[in-house]
Amino acid sequence: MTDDFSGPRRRLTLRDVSEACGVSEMTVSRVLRDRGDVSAPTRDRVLEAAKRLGYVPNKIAGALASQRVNLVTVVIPSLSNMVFPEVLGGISAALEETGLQPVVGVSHYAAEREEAVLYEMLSWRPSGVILAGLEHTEAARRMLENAGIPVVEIMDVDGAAIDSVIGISHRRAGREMADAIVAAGYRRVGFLGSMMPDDHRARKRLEGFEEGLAAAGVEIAATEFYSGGSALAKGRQMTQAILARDPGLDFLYYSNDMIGAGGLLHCLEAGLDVPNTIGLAGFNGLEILEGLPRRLATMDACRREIGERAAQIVAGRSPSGLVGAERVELSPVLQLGDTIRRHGRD
Amino acid sequence: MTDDFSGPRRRLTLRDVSEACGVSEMTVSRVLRDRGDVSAPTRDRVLEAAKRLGYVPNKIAGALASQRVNLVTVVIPSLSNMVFPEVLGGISAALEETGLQPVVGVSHYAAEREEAVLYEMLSWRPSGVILAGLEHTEAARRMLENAGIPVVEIMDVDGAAIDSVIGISHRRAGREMADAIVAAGYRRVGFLGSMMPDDHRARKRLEGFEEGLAAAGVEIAATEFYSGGSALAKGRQMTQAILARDPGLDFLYYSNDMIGAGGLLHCLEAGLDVPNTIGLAGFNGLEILEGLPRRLATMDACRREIGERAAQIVAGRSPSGLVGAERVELSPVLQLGDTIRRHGRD
DNA sequence: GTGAAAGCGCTAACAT
DNA sequence: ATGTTAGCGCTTTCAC
Repeated sequence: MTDDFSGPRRRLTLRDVSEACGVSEMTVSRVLRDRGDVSAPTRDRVLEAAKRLGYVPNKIAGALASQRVNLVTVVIPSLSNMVFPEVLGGISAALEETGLQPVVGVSHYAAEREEAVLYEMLSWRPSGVILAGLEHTEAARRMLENAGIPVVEIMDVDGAAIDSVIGISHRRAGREMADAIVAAGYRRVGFLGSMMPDDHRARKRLEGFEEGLAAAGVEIAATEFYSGGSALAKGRQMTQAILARDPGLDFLYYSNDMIGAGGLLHCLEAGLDVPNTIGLAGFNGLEILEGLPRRLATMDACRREIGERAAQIVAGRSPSGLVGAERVELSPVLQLGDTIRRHGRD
Repeated sequence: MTDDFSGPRRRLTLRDVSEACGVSEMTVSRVLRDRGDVSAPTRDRVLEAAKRLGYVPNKIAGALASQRVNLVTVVIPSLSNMVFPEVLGGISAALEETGLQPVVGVSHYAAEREEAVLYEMLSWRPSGVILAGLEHTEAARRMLENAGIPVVEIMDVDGAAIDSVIGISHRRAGREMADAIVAAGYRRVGFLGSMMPDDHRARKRLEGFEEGLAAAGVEIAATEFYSGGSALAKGRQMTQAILARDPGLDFLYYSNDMIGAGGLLHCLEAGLDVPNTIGLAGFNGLEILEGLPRRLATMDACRREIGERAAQIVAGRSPSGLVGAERVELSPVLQLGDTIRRHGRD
């Protein structure tokens, strides 16, 4: 053997396949993309040669020539909050049969970071963008407006959209939870959440919640915030802390199910009578709640459906048949579970 | 106003910026990439024009011309198993300062799907590939070998690698857990896992576990498998089921922490004496364990470190200073927690 | 320090 | 049914 480096030094091109099977580059291209009429024998020869050589097409060149890119940019705040992987699941599923591929970027709940990620991703000229929330930097909004592609803002509908929106009203979600709590007769209500000034959806839920309480003349009696660490453990600690400070609380509203689950575990261990002495509720409808000792009251954020429908809009297959900007508000259903009592005090 | 459509109909090109500021395309390109010497005044004019127009460079053209792509392909089995988002976190963090960007694909634990995803992603000519596990289709292996870029297989070291590997030995992890269980005096051991023939790491842990037990003359007394649904709830149900079938079991080994957590909740509610009557262990070292009533015994899979180091290898910044293929086996530490008793029966 | 020409690997559009 | 030509928007290379 005279040459140990006889393997592919240079990545193969169409030309290599073309030469290997004696068919023009153009025809090879047609076969590989399954476009135009190619005779069966030619087609077979091309396919055989491409496979034998291990040819992988260069989408960069293809995209530049065709001005088409089968990529959909998805920008979400986080991957460790299970909510977003679930949205992604919906997006992937809906994109499956369309030939479009999601490409994910993460903003870590920071608008500046989101802008940077968007800039980076838009420079690959994707066919569409799906991003969480309605709050973006001015520059990001301009970029998206000028991109000339479908833009779908997801999860939240409380605000002005760039193009299409699909989500729920977190303000309403908070308000409805407050209504249910008041109706059940709870009066000394605590709120526990994460310390994330840029989690606009959590903020809106809190605002709606306060509105709802206010309508019944109730005010939040105590609050507790956390950052970092295991949400389940934090939920426990915060609950212990808030109850130590204010033992008179008869309801705890958590900004997400994970800390709510921690709170539930704490209350049960502390021997508190849930939901009679104290009621609890979270938000999201996370799967994990199903394995808990009691079903925590919650409100489903419709994550999967939001992902699916956003993808359909980008793919131009929205069931609505609309082509222009769509605006869809989903209505999350309150699930009382076992942690809100079923009748008021009266 | 005579023209409502005066906005950018066509995406801006270098030429547009060039014309807007009276500087050649070439110089504009230099400024935007921060390469080569450009006088300060020229640079400012270019930057100003680019910003004013809202120019976003076309990376497709750039990549084609320069033959360089700052993308790193990452293929993982799933996003809903929290393990993988954590690996991703490590990868992103390590790639942060390198100018490289991770692009994620999901295989759903199916080798065929992995092959398809790889083909799709390799056609964008990334600078490197990180993928989970050592088991791939023949075609996938060939593609990776021929790609001429760094390939890092992660999570598992039990098998033959294509290029670099970084992970733990799941076989060893299983064996060490078995040793600890036997040493603690448990003898009637049950195994509970997911029904995923293609989860090779879980399979290897089980094999190593059986080996370890066998060395002490112990055999697995009962098994229980699940698929789909909430892992926490499934863990509960499976535990109840396996104990109903075989009440004599004194230890339950779960293939992951989530079902283990469910099992723990079940045992505590059932009033079983953990860890004396029955011991429990999971696998992964998930954060969620911190909030549970007891600390479940587990073994950390070093997810974050694996991600970080894989990224360093791809970026050519491995602390080892090596340039060729690396092979790194991390050693997970057994954490007994509160669910394995501390001394044997003797 | 700046510009002009060539070409990256593919596909659209037009032959044949 | 197959081939030819031009060019996608950039960067490389070389000239000035």
